[in-house]
Amino acid sequence: MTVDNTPDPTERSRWRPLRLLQAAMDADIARIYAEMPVEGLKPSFVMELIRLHAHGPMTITELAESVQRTHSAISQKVAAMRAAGLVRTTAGADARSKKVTLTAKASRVVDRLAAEWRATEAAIAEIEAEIPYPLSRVVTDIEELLRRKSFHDRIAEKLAEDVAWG
Amino acid sequence: MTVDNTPDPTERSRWRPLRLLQAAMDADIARIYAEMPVEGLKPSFVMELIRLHAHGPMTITELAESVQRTHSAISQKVAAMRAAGLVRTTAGADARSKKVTLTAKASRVVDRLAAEWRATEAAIAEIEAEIPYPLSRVVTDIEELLRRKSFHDRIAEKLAEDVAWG
DNA sequence: GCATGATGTAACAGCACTTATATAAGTACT
DNA sequence: AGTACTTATATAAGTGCTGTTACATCATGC
Repeated sequence: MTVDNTPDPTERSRWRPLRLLQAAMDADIARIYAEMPVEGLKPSFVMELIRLHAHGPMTITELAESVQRTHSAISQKVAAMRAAGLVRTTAGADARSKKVTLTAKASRVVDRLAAEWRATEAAIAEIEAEIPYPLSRVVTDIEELLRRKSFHDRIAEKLAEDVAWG
Repeated sequence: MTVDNTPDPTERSRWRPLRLLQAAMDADIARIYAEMPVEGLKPSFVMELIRLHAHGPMTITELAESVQRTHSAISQKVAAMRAAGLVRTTAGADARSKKVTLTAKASRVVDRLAAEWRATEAAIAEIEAEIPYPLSRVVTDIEELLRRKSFHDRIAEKLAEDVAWG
């Protein structure tokens, strides 16, 4: 028997606990950023703000490439961040492009945001050190297995066994 | 030094690989269901359909409790599933409530959906068996740590250290 | 003066909800 | 039977997020 045949396979799942853990941890991360008393700061802005701080002003296109999004998506996000008073766009050397720059308001908090990001990483590192086998190693272990045979193919294989024998 | 102080902490992350792995695996799961040639079947319907099959007809409220959603959300999902020809609603003993029942179309595929669900679980079980320390144990290990001190508090603590010493 | 590059923007799409209101049916009390 | 309440469901509208596609605008370099 390779598979369980209880009537409702959706009740117990090996997959959901990880989803729930991830969601709970994401919520805690979001809370950390939400606790910053900066009007208009959304958690989804944090990565871009830190990047702009670290790399200096970037154009829309550069920022889009940096975070792997289309220029359109970033143009819209920049517009939202501008509306929140977090960035300013100024003409670059080339008047076609615009440099996106942090405002004073954003500059005042971006160090703190970066510190929060590092603290989050440090908290994860701490957790990893306290368990017998770190999560990151499990992730790379699984990635290695899936490189050899994709998850999709593994499911399809199990399904074939189940249908054939069940 | 408890934290890294490189200028851009967002470039390397211990957290993102897990997110990406999870997203990739979710996409593969979705693909499995998407490959079923049933018009109108959405991956988000699968759990409800399997549950209805296993438990027999349920009212909107029962189904909502079963999947931990509001009755309104389920009412809308049931309407969508009905539009897709997957369920039928019939008056129950009490004319206020409606029993949600699988149609013949859904009945023809629900065994396969349950088999796919089990195959997914089996594929995860297989992966877990092939790595030195199973993911599910890492998850319970982390849950245990977080019960003792929440992730939020851990981040806040790291942050305090960083601000104090950095 | 025309192709190319950078950006802006409108419109739409999809998901997965919530909130508030509506409707109908049952139940309890008098 | 009438009134008031509760229960069950439906539905409209809105929220929040994250995007995509298609088109428009304007600058530049040749």
